[in-house]
Amino acid sequence: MSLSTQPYKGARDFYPEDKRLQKYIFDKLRQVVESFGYQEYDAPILEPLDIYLAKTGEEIVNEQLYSFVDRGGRRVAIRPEMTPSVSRMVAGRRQELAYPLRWYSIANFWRYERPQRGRLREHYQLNADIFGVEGVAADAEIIQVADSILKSLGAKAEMYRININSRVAMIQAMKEFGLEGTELKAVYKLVDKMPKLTDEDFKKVLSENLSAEKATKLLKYLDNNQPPEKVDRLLSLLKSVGVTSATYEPSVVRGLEYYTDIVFEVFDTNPENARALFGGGRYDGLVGLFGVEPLPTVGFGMGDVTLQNFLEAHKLLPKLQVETDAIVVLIGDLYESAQSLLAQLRESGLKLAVDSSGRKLDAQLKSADKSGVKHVIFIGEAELKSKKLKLKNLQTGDERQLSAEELVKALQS
RNA sequence: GCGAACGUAGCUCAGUUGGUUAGAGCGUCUGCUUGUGGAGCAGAAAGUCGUGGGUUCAAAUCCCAUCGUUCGCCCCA
Repeated sequence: MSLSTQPYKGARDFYPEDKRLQKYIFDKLRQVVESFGYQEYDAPILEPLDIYLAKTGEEIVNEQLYSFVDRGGRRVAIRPEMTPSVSRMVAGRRQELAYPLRWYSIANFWRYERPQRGRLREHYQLNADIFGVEGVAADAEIIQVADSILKSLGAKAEMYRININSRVAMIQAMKEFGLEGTELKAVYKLVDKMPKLTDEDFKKVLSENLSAEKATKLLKYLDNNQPPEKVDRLLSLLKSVGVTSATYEPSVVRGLEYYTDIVFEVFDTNPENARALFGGGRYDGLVGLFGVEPLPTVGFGMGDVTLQNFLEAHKLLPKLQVETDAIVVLIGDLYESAQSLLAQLRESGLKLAVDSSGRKLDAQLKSADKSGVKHVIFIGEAELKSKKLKLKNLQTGDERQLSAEELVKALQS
């Protein structure tokens, strides 16, 4: 019985070509987020189970958490998201940190899911958060950052839509309709589902759960395109910084319980990938759970799986070159005598792999070609003597005799 | 957790109403001689037909279970 070569269900292997793509994407994320002054942090992949019990969605905790009891009897969970961890960290230094605090991380998370398109058991996520700003300017910045990321990856404004809502405004409206407590929670879920249902189906579901009077009022509220005041201010702020994809959408509520006011969700407008890409919002109550003075916070999380689906759907993924500059092909038994020359070239910044197989020249060339590396450097007796190396471009077939300095220049340009 | 489709060489797939030693293309490897790859020619390796049961004289083909993949639902990223 042989072992399987497949990775664990819902998890991915990153072969070099996959890792290259991931690196490309993560580098873009870092670049944008750092240009707004966010600082990178990280946290352990394991957390005490408790930090998820209070505010993470019920379903996530009960059915999707990877958890176990450690040898010391502690209940431990593999993190399903970053927000509780970062809240814990900020709370731990609540008094000493400088606000507004801008932090980000790119980390992996686990949820026990049934894998399908856009959703796996392990995914990577960018988290960016602002701590300590109550006003809507922080909400606007978070959305602006998300928008800038998409644009830096080549997306155009019409490729996605940013739907924004205010939970506070919504709850207030609901209360006016006489909706409270469990009924309110139920309505949340229904509203969240609205975009997936036809108007008729939605009305039907609504009437099953609410009195006719309440249902009518709710429908009217959801139909209203007039954003509440806070959303209105947010939208005009966004407009002023060039974010044109944002709109008011009263059906956006998001599943996580810790969101307290503004929530947003980014949708792909491509009909082939019509889905929520990622989202975020304000969660003013979470830091305070750790026994310190509460801290207003907004942030968002952007998952790599949905992001990559989005980029694929819009043909925004670049073809990436292998990192290695050249493969050195040795002609004859020169492995030792070539080393000092190779060391010199590497010191000048070249990324060089040596074919140390001792195979015939054509076999070495074939492998070099297959590896995807663009150049080959031939080193034989003649080259070592004359100190002129032969550089070959495998794509064009061009060959040039160059000194070490010229070679470095040629490969670095 | 629920529902559906699929699972044959490394990859993409073919395999007739169950019937001899299971096929193709691409890829891989070897050679076409000794300092030049991508093309060509010649040849080779490679599959207990996802796994385990069952039905049958006979199973890749039918049935059941299980694992995996994919797509929905739930939920969410």
